[in-house]
Amino acid sequence: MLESMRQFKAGVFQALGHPTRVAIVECLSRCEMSVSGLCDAVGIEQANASQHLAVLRNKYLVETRKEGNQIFYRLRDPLLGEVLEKMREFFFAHMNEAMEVLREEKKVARKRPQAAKR
Amino acid sequence: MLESMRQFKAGVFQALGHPTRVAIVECLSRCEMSVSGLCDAVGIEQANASQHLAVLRNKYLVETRKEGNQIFYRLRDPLLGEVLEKMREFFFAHMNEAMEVLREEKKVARKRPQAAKR
DNA sequence: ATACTATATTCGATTATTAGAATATAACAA
DNA sequence: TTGTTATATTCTAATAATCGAATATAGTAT
Repeated sequence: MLESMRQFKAGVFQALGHPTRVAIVECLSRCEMSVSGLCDAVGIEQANASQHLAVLRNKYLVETRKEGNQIFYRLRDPLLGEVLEKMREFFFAHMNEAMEVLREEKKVARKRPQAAKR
Repeated sequence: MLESMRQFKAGVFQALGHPTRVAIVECLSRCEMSVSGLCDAVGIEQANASQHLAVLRNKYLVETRKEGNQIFYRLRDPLLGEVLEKMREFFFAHMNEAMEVLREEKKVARKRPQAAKR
């Protein structure tokens, strides 16, 4: 049971563990949006959006509503927005290290130029 | 800047996105612990613990203190415990889907028997 | 019926993460 | 010194996640 709970939590965190999905969840925490709306807002391709949305759907983090031939997404539970909000607090509390982390990651990325496209 | 923040958040979520690391963070949210203490508590090998701790260290989620030849880990900021706490609320609010997610994942795992060792 | 638009899925190549084994380092004890 | 304990790092093989391209599906319009 404890182990199941950890698996569940880890699954949710992992679903949130990608910048594109963070962006999507942040958009949706403001209001519901169609897939094409999300593509525009986040600046990604349709197929890619669909894949990321599938990840969020599989963890039941988002719900959908069909209207005509569009599909509107929304957060399943505002609690998820609150988790993001906590993370924002955390970010500001640790601004300096946060920047350090990002600088480190860029430095590593430079050392592997074949991975630079990401 | 917005993008940096998302990368930072995603990085933190990703660091939390593994059941072993969730277990470690939960232990540490109660009290500081040595590596061997964590190994016992979580039930993992030393080398594996060290790797997971390195992930948490790289995101500045934990701090260390040396005492003799032991190293004690603690959470960098109780805010992190609060993030986990929000996730616990989320878990209980969605118990049913949570169970569904886990059942689904087990089902998928059964279909790929070569991955059964995990 | 065909055509068009919105979204989802599948496939292939690449990259990242993982566990475990072996090795390295550092503190301490005899 | 040698040995022992605690922790970290490196390496390898396996697994998983990612992107982009191509394809599929479903709704709507003509």
